Amino acid sequence: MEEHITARIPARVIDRLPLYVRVLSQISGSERQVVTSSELGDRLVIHPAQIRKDLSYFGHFGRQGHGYDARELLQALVWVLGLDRQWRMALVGVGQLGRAILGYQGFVPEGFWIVEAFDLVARRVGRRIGELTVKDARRLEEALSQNPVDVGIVAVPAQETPGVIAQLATCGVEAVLNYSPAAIHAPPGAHVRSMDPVLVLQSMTFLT
Amino acid sequence: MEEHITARIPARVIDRLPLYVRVLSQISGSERQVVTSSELGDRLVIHPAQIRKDLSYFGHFGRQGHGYDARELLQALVWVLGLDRQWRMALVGVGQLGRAILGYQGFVPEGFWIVEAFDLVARRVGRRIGELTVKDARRLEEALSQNPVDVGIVAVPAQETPGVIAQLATCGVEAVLNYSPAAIHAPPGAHVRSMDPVLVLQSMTFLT
DNA sequence: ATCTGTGAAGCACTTCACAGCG
DNA sequence: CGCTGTGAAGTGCTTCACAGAT
Repeated sequence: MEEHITARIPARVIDRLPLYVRVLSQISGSERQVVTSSELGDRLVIHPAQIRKDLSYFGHFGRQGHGYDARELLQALVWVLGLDRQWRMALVGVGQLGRAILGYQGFVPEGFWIVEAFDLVARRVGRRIGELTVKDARRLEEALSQNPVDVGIVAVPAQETPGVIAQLATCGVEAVLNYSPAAIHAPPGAHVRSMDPVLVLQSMTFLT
Repeated sequence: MEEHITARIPARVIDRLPLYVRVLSQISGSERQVVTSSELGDRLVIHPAQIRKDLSYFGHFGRQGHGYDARELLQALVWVLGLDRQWRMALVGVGQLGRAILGYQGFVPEGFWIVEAFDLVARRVGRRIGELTVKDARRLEEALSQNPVDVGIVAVPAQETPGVIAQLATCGVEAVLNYSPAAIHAPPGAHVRSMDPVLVLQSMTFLT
């Protein structure tokens, strides 16, 4: 478990690590203790050499002629990705989409908690949704200085999105998950990743 | 507007075309008629040469020293991507996530219609949601032969996902949008694209 | 003068192939 | 003998740079 990650790590490598974490937790839940790059590759449809090279950026986790200890490798990757802690998130936009995000069951088991909810629409401010009370997005800065978060989730209309992301950046939120159909200029130092099902469908239609 | 798309087109190019469509429809809605690759590039944070090369795979849409006619280019790309028709979709899985997908307002304006809904859980079969009656996923093949679709949307638990995708493939559904947190072996000839917010969050945590 | 279209160069990611080690 | 770790080769995508058109 190297503290010094020396070389620049390709973005694609980082994107694959969570996949490795996912299959390793399945495997280490079972009795199987040792796993090879080929087995992982079969499960994920990734070339085994790719997996070995990806892992080599972070340390020497395997035993030659043997494979990887599933639990040990899992722990190492969890540590690398910072998944051994809770991540606090703020949702901006509690329209239909935002409420579905609030209700999504997949975040909490992975350590991602929505701890604040905001909206720009006056009618929605003050409403209780589950454990949260919706706050005025114009006071986002104030609220997040009291109760800081690591991640912003944006579910506002496209035209509002750049402003909301800028506001989040001002509050020191460096990671944003954007659900709105807006092209994004990520502010310097911030990471914005967008989830847009329509874009995905529109590119699949070409292939069909 | 070339009918013959000769060269193999990089997947990344296809993924960018919907972005071009989106900004072009914004632009051609306004009075601006001419647009340059630099203007498009500024809006999307894409290098202008990238845009020109992407477009060159499909034809000669620009005028040298001038730029592109926004409306003309939009039409061409809409035609290339097949967005000038309706796409019929079947949703499999009407749990909390599936119901949110059914309620999502973003599909219909872009020509994507959910025309069938299925579930594996007996308790949910027969329920009416909006215009649709949930059908038994075990009879998917039967229902889709009556009422064929172009796209499948999968929102079932991870363990069910491979089976559902295989079933859809049997019914001739070549494009699948998968919302479940499952690693997918796309059946030969089928295109599966996954939307998994947790994977995105987990890779952003490395950067933070 | 300006902006397109495109070979060629550059860069980044993937896969090969094999030395090294258990 | 089997599987890892990794330079080197291969592949594919992006950007440059400039001829060509208006």
